[in-house]
Amino acid sequence: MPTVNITLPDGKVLSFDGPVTGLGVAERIGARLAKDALGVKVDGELRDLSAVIDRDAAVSIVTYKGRDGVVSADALKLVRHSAAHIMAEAIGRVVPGALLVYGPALEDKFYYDIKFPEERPLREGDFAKIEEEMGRIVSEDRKFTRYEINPEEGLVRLKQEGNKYKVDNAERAMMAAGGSSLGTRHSALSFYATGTPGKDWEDLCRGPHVPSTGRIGAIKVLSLASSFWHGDENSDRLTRVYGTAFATQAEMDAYFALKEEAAKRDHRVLGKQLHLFHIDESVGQGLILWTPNGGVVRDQLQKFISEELVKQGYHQVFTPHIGRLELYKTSGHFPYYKESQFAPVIEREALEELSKSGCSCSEMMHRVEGVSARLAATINERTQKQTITPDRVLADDKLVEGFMLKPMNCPHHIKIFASRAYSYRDLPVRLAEFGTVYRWEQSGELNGMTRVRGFTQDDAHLFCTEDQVAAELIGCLSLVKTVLGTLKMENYRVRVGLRDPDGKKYTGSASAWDKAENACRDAARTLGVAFSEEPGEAAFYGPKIDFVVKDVIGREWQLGTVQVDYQLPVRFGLSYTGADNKPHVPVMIHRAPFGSLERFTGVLIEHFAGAFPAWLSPEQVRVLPISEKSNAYAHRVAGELRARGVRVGVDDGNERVQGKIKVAAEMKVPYMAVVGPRDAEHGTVSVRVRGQEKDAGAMALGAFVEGVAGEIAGRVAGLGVRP
RNA sequence: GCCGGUGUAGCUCAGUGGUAGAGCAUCGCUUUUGUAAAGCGAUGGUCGCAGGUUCGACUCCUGUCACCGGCUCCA
Repeated sequence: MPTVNITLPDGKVLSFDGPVTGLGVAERIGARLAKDALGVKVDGELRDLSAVIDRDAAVSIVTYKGRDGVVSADALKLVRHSAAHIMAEAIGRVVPGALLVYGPALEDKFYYDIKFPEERPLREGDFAKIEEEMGRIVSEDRKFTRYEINPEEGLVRLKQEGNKYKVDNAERAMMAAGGSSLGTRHSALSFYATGTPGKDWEDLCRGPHVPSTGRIGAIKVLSLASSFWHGDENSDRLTRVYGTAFATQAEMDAYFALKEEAAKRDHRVLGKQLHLFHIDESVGQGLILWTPNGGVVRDQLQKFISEELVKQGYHQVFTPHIGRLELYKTSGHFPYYKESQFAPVIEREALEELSKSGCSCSEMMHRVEGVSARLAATINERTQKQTITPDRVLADDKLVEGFMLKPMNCPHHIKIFASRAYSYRDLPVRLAEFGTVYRWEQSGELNGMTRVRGFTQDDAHLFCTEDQVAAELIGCLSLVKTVLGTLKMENYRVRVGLRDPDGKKYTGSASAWDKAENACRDAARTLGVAFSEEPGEAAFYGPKIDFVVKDVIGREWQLGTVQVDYQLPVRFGLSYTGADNKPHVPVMIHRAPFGSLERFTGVLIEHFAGAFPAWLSPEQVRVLPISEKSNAYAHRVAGELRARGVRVGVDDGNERVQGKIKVAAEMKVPYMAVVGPRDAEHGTVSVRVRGQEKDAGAMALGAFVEGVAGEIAGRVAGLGVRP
């Protein structure tokens, strides 16, 4: 029998006289490890502890916590996938006739997609019963037992069970096995019994699993959702049951504590508490009303960004919220993106005429989407192909004119560029606008400020020569660096979207693409943060750079983007005069590095948990008189602060100072200035700094005013004013 | 859009077919206060909206609107 040499993570080699199981390896290392082991990793592949290793391999034993005390992601995967089986069995007992589909482990939970009988859907009211059943299965500590049967037999068996989903799973597994180098392992179908095959509950499953159900210390059903088979909305609708599991109850408690922590930072909750914004049914879903406090935050952000743009040579422009349909037919936004746009606004006269002539809805849409022969010819000539197909061309008297709520700012900015002649000496031209756009997001996708239907982008369009692209990209990224640095959101990464090597959909020459892609890479490097290259992620009109920030509790948020565009300048026939006195097509760069003010503010609220730095705070100082007797002095203090541009409030109500402090703390006001007769006499204020338990002490009013004003002017991230 | 949940006072939430409630906020009175809520009183609701069942509906049914969680990290 050939010797099997097992290399452990520390480099030590154990020799066995023949095939050995993962458990066997663990036992050789130590009894304690064998007891704690949940699974095994063989040459990097996660397997059952009972898996037989019959060749030399690098092996590590998977336990819940490694020596460093960190919970192993592999262990959680084993635990959660096993938990999915336990949940499925429990559900099967509670709701007979439910067909299992697919149940993987996720990052912090697991789910099982299940087809429930029409007459017996699963409800949240069933959770308690399911959890009771799961508890029973865990306490029975049944072994997860793997066995394999040949595909033909397996398929027959699955078909007998009448579960087309599992049959499909098996067929897919066989297909995958056919193309896999690991063919031997997949040439059979594997089943797992939660206990004894033939007697206990079984499921077609690739595995791996923990050794037995008792190894799952905590398991819970979380929620219900709907999903589609294979994620295809035209396919069967399934019910997705989410749950989570941990090896210990303490870990699960910690998980829910963290969830609660995140919930407290929820910008929708804080937005209400701190009166930052309001969404009103009668205005419309996904439409943000910025209330005065939120208005301050937005205004400060805009001012900050605007100042930086001036430094970078941008020009501020302003454009209306709507534009003629023809504009968007020229740009290609309509009707191409019509599903994600608000419906066009049709001119009244055209509408009346249509209704008089008895025009049907579909006919009307056709006439709204139609393009005049003149425009079609122009665009086809400019793009040198049949961009506008003949079926969209209509006689002028058939065309229905109208306007669109703008889904993008670029067409308006392009028209500003085109409104005068430029020479190469004038380039680059940088047009910036906090431009409000409207998009028809699906109602289920809407979410507070982070996913809305009307939003204001920190938008700009740069028109430059091909040679200037690289420098302009670097400029865009340096702005991001400055802004995120000032906000102390320095944990972010960028994604560089490149063209697919063999894609044909792209416009622009290959050499221009190479140049632009290299420029994107070079620009990303100048940031000094992690960046990834993602082939195939470019837009069809040019490469792009996306920004993703990580907030203080580790969640990632996709913000804005910088995109190089060869397409629109062509469609709009833009040109500048080159040194050769000939017309040249400029390259356009679209950039909205913070995405939208709505999303960015939402992310900021969560990042700071509502406790903004002083310069962003709606109320920067609140003056708290000890009693009515000190009200006059309190207002004098406030007056001096206000004169230096500080946003200050006075709580001169008939409450005790303890109460005033509590309320100001809840509103997360950065500084409180408590004033009583003593302060009035000495010209001081007693300072309280947000986040600190105690009174920081008294300081001269003048010094306090200057300290706060200076901190605000410097956009300092922390609260540094102290006596 | 789809599945499940939720919708009651400005906010947070009780209320399982028989006269709509609490705390906070607001307003008034008392207190004149030195560092995370002093006391008393008052105001405030078409119970999301529209139908239906019933002697009677916040409660049960149907529809509708909105919000929340989710809608593959591929056996």
